[in-house]
Amino acid sequence: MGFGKGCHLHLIDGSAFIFRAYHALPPLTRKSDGVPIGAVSGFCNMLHRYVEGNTGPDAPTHVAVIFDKGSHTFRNDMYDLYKANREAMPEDLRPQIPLTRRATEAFNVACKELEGYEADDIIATLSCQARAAGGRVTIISSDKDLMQLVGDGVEMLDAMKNLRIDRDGVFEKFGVYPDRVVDVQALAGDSVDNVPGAPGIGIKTAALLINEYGDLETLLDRAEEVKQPKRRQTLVENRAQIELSKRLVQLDCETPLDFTLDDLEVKAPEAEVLLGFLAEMEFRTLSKRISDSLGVEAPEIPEAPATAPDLPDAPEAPAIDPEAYECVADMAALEVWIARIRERGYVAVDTETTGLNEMTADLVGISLACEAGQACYIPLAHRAGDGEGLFSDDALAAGQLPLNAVLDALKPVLEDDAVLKIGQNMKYDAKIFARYGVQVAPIDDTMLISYAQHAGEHGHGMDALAERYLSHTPIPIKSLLGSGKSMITFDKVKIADAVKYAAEDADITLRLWQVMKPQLHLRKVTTVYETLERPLVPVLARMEMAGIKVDRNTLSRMSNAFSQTMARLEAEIHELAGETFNVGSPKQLGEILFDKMSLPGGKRGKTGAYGTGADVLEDLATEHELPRRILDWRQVSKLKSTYTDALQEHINPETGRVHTSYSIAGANTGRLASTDPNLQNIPVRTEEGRRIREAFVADSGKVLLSLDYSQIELRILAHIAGIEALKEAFRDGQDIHAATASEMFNVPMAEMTPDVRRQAKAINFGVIYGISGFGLARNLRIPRAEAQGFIDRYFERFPGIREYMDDTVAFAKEHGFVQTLFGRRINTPEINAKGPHAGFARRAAINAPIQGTAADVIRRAMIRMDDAIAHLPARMLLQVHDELLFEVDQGAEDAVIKVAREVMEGAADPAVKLAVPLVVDAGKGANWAEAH
DNA sequence: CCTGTCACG
DNA sequence: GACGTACGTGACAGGG
Repeated sequence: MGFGKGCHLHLIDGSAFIFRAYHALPPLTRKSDGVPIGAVSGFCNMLHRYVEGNTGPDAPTHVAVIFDKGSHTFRNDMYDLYKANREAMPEDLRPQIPLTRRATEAFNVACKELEGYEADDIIATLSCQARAAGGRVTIISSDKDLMQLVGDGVEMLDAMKNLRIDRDGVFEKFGVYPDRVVDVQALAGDSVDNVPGAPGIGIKTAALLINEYGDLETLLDRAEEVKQPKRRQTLVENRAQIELSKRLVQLDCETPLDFTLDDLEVKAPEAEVLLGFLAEMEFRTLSKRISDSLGVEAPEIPEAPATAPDLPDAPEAPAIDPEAYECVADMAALEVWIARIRERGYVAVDTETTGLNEMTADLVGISLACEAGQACYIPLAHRAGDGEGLFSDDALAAGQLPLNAVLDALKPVLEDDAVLKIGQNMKYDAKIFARYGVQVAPIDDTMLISYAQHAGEHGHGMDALAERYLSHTPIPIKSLLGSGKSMITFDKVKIADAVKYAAEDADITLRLWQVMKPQLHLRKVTTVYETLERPLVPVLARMEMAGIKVDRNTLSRMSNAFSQTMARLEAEIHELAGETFNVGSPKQLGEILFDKMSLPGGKRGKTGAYGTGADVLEDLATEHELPRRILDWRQVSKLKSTYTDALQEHINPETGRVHTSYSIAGANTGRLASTDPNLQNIPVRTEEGRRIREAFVADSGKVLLSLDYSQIELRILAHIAGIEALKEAFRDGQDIHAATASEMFNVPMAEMTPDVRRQAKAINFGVIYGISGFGLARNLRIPRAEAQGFIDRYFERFPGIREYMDDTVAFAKEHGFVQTLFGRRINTPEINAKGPHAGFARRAAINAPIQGTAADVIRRAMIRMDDAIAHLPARMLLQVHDELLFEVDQGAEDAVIKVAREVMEGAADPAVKLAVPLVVDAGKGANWAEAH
């Protein structure tokens, strides 16, 4: 039947259905394999209830479920911040999206989407077409953005409240009829979609204005006539922004569709298809209900043995047996594995390579597992050997599939949204695959699953996890590669040995996932894992692969200069000491200073050696010339060995750039750690050290941007501990250390001296670290009693601090962990210990929520940043705890700063409403020294 | 492999 | 009552 007069079209907002289903249900997983399935279940129930209810005169003749597709739409081209403050889709929802499409098809309902358009636009276009053809339309959604479509036979239905919305319903909501809804929305804006609107004008005022002037254009043209000065001003000043807002909320009725209304005719579901799908999802109740109403036999859904139990007990799994693993050596066997994976919907993956550096290591083999005890290894690049340890340079060992053929076959699975790829430290494998043209997604990571639950309790490496959660000791890599000088690379391992080791890794990863993933929700860290851990993997992978350009000549010139300085200082030191010795040896130095020269203050540490740290030498510098020379020598030596020399070794010969690696699960507080090389401790505090940063340069035609949070930890402390005076100072944009000093010492801000401010600054930091009189005294080099006096006064003036400290420690003692504002859990197993450990654990517990919350904030910013700057010629290169470094095309600096700053300053929203503003400072330059 | 030292936030 | 203490990291050199 063609669509025309007398026809009734139902348009269902698919995304709304999915999100409602997702949030309405607990995180259910499919019994047989643990795949997340809650949203699909809810979706099917809602769809079923909808179909059942379609009887009588209002029943539709045509129906479609409309989905969003892709996160980038034409609205982002108009306004790059459109929907920028949206929370990222929960990672356990993502793999369910394709399943909801299949569910719709299983119900024999048309399922439509269009790349680059929102569902709302498709709904608008279809509504217009249906209206033009003389038919009726019901839009099943409660989204107010769709209300502009109501009227002339188009109505909305809020399925949840079973409430029909017609022209009068729209008037109730917006104070205007549907044809003026966009005008009101343009003025009022929308915080959910990040439509700016006119500041200070809400729906009420907007409707008032529109009704008075007729429409938005007239209002804006005659804005000068508006009586209220505030409103007049905001209308005049924000005209462009209001007009942009209107374009953003205006739905597109001309969406290019590749189907017609006739294609949407209502069809009865085919029992076999629908029940088959429900059986596959293991929805027993719904399957029974539907087969009853269709009058057919319900299919038997076998009660699968739970391999992914919801209980913390280890699953019944076969013993780990490396002899049982399969070596995949022909394409037919590979195809069998691919079919298995597709059937399962998930697979544990592990790569073997020639080294630990993902940027230079070559792929040697891939292992897979999708059921405990069943794993395979696909050798790809093992070298032919003579059996005596000699290897051919180019000949491959027999019995291996061609690498390209294997990657071509695996790529569709590894990139399939509906197949979850599980790994241990997936960032490593994802980067390796990326270098071979495969973008692995979506992923789960057992290392991060462990980290979210057990940070502070134990390590998260595979060996430690296997030991603890599977009571199994994996084959040590050393047994294959050896160690030290005679160590070999994995491509020289015999294939038979490699199969056992590599397949075991995949098997163990899969088993760990089965045991640990369901425990995330028991420890209430599912959201932490889904929003702060898992989505960070692709972000960091991209940053690491981008790397940063480092100028070798600059470094090498500095190295030479440092060599000369060191030689000169060394000669002076030997002269002053009266003998030659190894200046770099603290042991020899201690003996010279305290035994031979009998300088005061020699204290032996627990190993019996004298301490010669910078603080000790600093105190001695008044006594003798030698300690100052040593300090100078050490500074130069450090800069040379750790930076100007070592950094050159890290320049990748192919890219000319330095590629660090971030460990996500390294620091207990949620901070990242940078290794190989560590780019989070490049000197900045001294003038000489800062010059190292001149070697970190922008590529030609580009500029480096540095954006850093100002005082983020103190701001978070002010919020968490609820310190009114601090909060106020931050809200007023005051110099926080000066403000603290003023409050503590009763000095007016105008009369503040640098020294008083410096002391207040030390106390502020001390508080964050779990202050002690001793520590503060040492830091400020003042008597301990005086330091304690400062602390007492601080607590007196800011009483919330003491309360926060006591509450935090009490919480830790009771629960064994502390938490950040975003729910990150940092375990404190030592908190109830006796002895010297106790103090450390206490201070760490006080510091962790503050440092950890700051770490969460910047993680959130980084995760959102990729999308936010996707349309700008910019990429994120480095993170240094409170700083993000970007490389951007010349000319785009200001645009990127604007967007990136907005993302960073708003990173806590909407999950946490901070009582203090987050402020981001920005700089730019040809190198890192200039940008910072 | 451990310890001391020092670079960063 | 004494003891030892600022929080979180990683890299390098020396020395067993």
